[in-house]
Amino acid sequence: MTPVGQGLPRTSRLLRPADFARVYRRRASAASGPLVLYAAARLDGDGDARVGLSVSRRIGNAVVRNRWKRRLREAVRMIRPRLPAAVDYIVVVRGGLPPRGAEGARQVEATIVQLAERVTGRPGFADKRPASPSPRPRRRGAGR
RNA sequence: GGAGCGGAUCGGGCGAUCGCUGGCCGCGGUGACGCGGCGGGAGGAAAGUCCGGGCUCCGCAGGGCAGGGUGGUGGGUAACGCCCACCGGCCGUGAGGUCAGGGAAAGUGCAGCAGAAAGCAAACCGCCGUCGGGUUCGCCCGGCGGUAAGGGUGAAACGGUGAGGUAAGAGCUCACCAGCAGGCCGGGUGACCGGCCUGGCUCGGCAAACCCCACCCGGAGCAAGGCCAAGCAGGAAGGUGUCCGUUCGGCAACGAGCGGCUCGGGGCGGCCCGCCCCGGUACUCCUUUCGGGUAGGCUGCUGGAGGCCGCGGGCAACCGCGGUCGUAGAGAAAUGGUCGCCAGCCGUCCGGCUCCUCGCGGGCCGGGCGGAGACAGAACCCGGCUUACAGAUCCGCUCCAGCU
RNA sequence: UGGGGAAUGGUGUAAUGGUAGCACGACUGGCUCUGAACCAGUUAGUCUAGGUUCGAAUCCUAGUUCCCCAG
Repeated sequence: MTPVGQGLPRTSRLLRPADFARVYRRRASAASGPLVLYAAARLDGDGDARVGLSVSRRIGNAVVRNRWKRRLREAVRMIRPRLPAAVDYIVVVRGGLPPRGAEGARQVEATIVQLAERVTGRPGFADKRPASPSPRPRRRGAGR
């Protein structure tokens, strides 16, 4: 039967562009198969793990993209207590169709947990600064 | 029984459990919010964004030109490029299907190659006449003229058959047929149909080529638009009458109001007309260009040309009246995950029945095993069109064969 | 979500409705002791499906793919 997990309220998810930009700028990622996982420590330093999803239009039509997001939300709902806390994650889909059935669901869950442990276990991950402080792109025009 | 045509409907069902979302009620909390309960939560195409409308803003939405669209007729509709009925052409034995289906005797233009000639007609071969020369007396060569019956080319060559006629021929003449133009009569709201008479004998194709004619169209789009919060330096550069009349205030300089003329800037989708706004000298208002900031929240946001049933009108599309139902509102974007049972589909195997053109053929029923479960996800809302789609059901009709 | 644009050999690009060219590339041969350069030849295309037309890359309709813009 279904293992009892917990809910996935919106407060435990990354929804705003600013949050996404912060995690991407940390440039800490790991990849396996169709998934890429980005991670960055939360600014307040405590609280649960939060997760954002990114499924681009290149993956497929709206039905395929929705299938991926539902599969990923369900996986995150099940495994969120097992993820390192006080960290924001982003799961990016690289391509392909989502694995189907209970077998596929367990596969996705295992992949996410494994990637999260790999990223957060690296030395120096706890630093708040971006790993390689690349200069922000200049917006100003060439001259006045 | 076989082959086929047209139309309509559905597009899995039930249950358990864990979640997401917004509505109502209750409790807690200053509040953001949290907890509990109840009842909701994707489609026939939600898709493509090809048309048409509603709605919102562009201060108002006027005329002409330009531009775009539509194109048999009559209806339906809020409107349409949609739908219905009818007319005409083409296809099919038929049920039916299909057509951007106005104008080529308003004008301009196009037709490669082939062919003598591609649109005012025209003579390459051929046929005929005549003149001159030659001759093996069959005829041959050359000049001039007549001729569209025959040849071959092409998508297309100025009507078809027969008779008369002629040197040879030809609508040159005649009869019938096809086609064109004009007139009259009858039917139909009309497209058009039927008939009669006359004419000249023929006057081609392409307008999804320019164009002409008739009708229609202002532009953008819910990221429209409105409100709040936060933030950015009350940013930089440029722009235009020192007009006239009059009233009031003032000693005056001058200031304010009204009217007129003209000028400048800007706006009304492009241009013109026309209209409107601002400007009378200004660091402050207006306006143009450049630059800077924001990426948060609320609203618009779901009840509408709405669905179903009945009655009436209409061939129909559709319309009217009455009753009844309550039916998604997310916001990086919910409507899902797992499991069980049933129904249906495909493949294969087994058993039974049945039809024969007897072939491990087709159909029906039952069972075992395995597999698949389509196309596709609301984003302001409707009416259409187009495209995609596993499978299932129903209705009407046609042709062929057999039996009664 | 809304709006706009494009598609021609492997690549970049031409073509008043009348045989689809050009350059680079690839392949083959020649020249050379070998290679490059050079010379000759070959390969291969109008995004797809219908329609208009005697004839369509071009005109019309529907679809596919890609690109750009917008609070």
